[in-house]
Amino acid sequence: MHGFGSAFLLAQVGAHAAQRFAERIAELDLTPAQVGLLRLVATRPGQSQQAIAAQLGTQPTRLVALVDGLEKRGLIERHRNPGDRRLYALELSEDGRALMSRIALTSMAHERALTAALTEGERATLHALLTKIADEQDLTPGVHPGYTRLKGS
Amino acid sequence: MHGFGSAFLLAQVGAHAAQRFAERIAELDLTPAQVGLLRLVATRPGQSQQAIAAQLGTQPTRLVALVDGLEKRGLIERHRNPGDRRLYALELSEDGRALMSRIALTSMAHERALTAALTEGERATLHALLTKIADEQDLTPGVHPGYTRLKGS
DNA sequence: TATTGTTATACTCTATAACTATA
DNA sequence: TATAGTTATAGAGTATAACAATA
Repeated sequence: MHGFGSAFLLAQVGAHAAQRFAERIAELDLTPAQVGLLRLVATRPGQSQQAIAAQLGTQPTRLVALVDGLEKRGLIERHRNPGDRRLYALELSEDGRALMSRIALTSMAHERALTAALTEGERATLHALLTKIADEQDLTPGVHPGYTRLKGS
Repeated sequence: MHGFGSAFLLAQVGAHAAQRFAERIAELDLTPAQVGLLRLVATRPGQSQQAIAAQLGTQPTRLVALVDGLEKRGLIERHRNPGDRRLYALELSEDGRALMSRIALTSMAHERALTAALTEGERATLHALLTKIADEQDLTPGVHPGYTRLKGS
């Protein structure tokens, strides 16, 4: 006798997942926004800050402090684009690449813990159903819609 | 070749669901926080503000402005508890009860739109899997974990 | 003295618009 | 003049602590 639909359950479980993930990566001194940026720079290196802002659906001004923090920690490097000296080309440093491995391990542990109640087959089913929904709802793969509202120094 | 796990998909689809729901109820001039409060008052009328705050996992001070707004619109009523005049007993007004019907319709439309990609059987499967996860993760039925971070005048 | 609800303060986060440097 | 990045300002939202009324 719960009476709550799948939409509410999705929002509830999804917020819980995001919260638990934030707690896990906090142990690496990272915020969700920082991880999102790191992932994007790792996947497509050399992009400008504005290009990245557009892909994340956030505003370019937000990236300044975000990149500043990761650059000071030696995780990201700002390379000037020789062709157009107005643009930066963002890339991961050696330490940044090493950190990505730790983030991957954290993500896998998070994944296992979150779906601990499911069997292997149920996990595959859930993944397939979520993918169907995400596809039909036109969600960009790898981009968290709530990115705008996630803090990150 | 997406490579994103169910945990990320859950967070992504969940945030999308919450966002779309917020847009729908905005047409009723309501915020997610206000709907959460209305639902709780409708389910268990007569509770004090502190009791409600505890159930929502938020702080009592936040409820003041929240209740103020709904009271001024004639949706919620503050009744003084005769036994202990420090406490209020929050209840829905006639208009408040009517509004709950409209919220229910909005929620159902939201539910259908969000799961439009799924068959009837797939919807039942998704609901069962999400319930399993929510139960194992000790999530309180009907309480959105991200309630703390939802605005509401 | 303890508790309910309220108010006040400071703090964080975001968004908008100006500014610089390059083109 | 147009664009990338930066900075500055104001606004919204939250949390903490103090306050008044009642017990």
